[in-house]
Amino acid sequence: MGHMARTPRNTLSADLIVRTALELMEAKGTDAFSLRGVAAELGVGPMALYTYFRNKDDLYDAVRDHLMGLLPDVPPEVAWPDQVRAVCRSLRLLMLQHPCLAQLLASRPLSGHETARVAEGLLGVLRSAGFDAETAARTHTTLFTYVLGATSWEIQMAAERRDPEAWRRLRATMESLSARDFPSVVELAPELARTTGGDEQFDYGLDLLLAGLRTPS
Amino acid sequence: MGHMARTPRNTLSADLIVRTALELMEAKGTDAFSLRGVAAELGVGPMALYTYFRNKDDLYDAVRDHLMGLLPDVPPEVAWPDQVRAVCRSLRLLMLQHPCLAQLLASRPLSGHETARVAEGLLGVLRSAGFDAETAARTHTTLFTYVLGATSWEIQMAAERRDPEAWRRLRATMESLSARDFPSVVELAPELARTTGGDEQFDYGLDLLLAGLRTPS
DNA sequence: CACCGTACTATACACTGTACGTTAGGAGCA
DNA sequence: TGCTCCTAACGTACAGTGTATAGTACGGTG
Repeated sequence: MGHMARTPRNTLSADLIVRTALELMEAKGTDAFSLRGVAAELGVGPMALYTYFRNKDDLYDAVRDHLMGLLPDVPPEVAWPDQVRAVCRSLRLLMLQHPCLAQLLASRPLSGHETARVAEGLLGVLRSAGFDAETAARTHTTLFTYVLGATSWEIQMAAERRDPEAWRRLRATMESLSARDFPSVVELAPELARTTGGDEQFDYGLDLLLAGLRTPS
Repeated sequence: MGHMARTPRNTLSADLIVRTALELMEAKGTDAFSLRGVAAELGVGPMALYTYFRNKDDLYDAVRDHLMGLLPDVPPEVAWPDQVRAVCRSLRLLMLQHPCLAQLLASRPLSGHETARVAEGLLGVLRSAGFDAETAARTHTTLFTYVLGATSWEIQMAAERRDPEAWRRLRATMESLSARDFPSVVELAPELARTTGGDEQFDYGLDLLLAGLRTPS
């Protein structure tokens, strides 16, 4: 072997690209993510990525499915409400650990095997618990959208608090509200700030949902 | 009047820009929206908008607050669970009517007087019903995030169904799942498709939440 | 009338996703 | 060994984005 080939081949792979994309999203924020950034990080031209992905959205889907693959399986040998709790909590934790997942779930349709695996887990729990097909489907959608909404909101508020400019503007808006026109908002401002996010807030809503579910048969 | 002034002044206003931006978002989709598009629609240079808004996000906030202003007040003289239902339903309907609102609520922090007005309505209902400060705040956040998550999902799935390419890919993914590995997903596919969105699905989750709420005192 | 602030324009920059056409490395076969 | 083909990666280019900066002309006020 005389000298290194200038353009080595087969150094890229879909998986390597996905992992690099994920790193960049978490390092620079989902918004600042770009295909050119990924390509540069890999020491490659922007168009090289198109060998593995049809477009940016296609890469987004792959990253989302990759993240969904990190979700643990449903714990067996536990009462079904606790199984439901475990699934919802681990999805929330994964979203908190990888904030980009919130945007990826909210802005793109579900697809991919890992995503289906997660749905399978929750649906299986509900079916085993004795819920009929329609109730299981409705409950699955309800739980999923609750986790999605609650955790997306939690992530956004946390980001808010980290940005001093945004935080200052929020406080300013708050203080511009007269106690006459907005008595409850003004009175409950400390509680609202305190109950934004956190395990207790998430579990509060989750338990509200579970309390409405009655074991069938 | 000799000839028309080439650059008439004071034809713009923050409100006019907001309404034009809203029109464009709904006509061409939230993603295709651009400041240059709004400026062109108004027959004005792109930089003219910066007289009224500090940047694109600032305009987004204004559009969001404008839309929130369309929400009706809480119906008085009704039992509080029905008041809660009314608030949640009208927020969902507004989001369905203006799909961009879903993205505006999910990607930007809350601010603005109209947004505060909506929070005031729901918080007031909960306080009047007798809930203590912390429970009212927690419940408010839970309800808001549920509506946000459920309706965002509903809107996205509806858009999905309208895009034939995306719809084909979803069906393909579905059919690639073996009934051995994904028994519940395969079995419940029709129910999942049928229960995605719609008034019944939304009310199902909302009633689940309300069922967990007990009237205090 | 002169002045000045402000509403708007013009130009420019850095950056995006990606369509198109080209090149070069490796594999299979004569 | 030499030829051919496939394809991974390249380079160039385009239309588009948000917005920083500097300039210009109008309207109201002295």
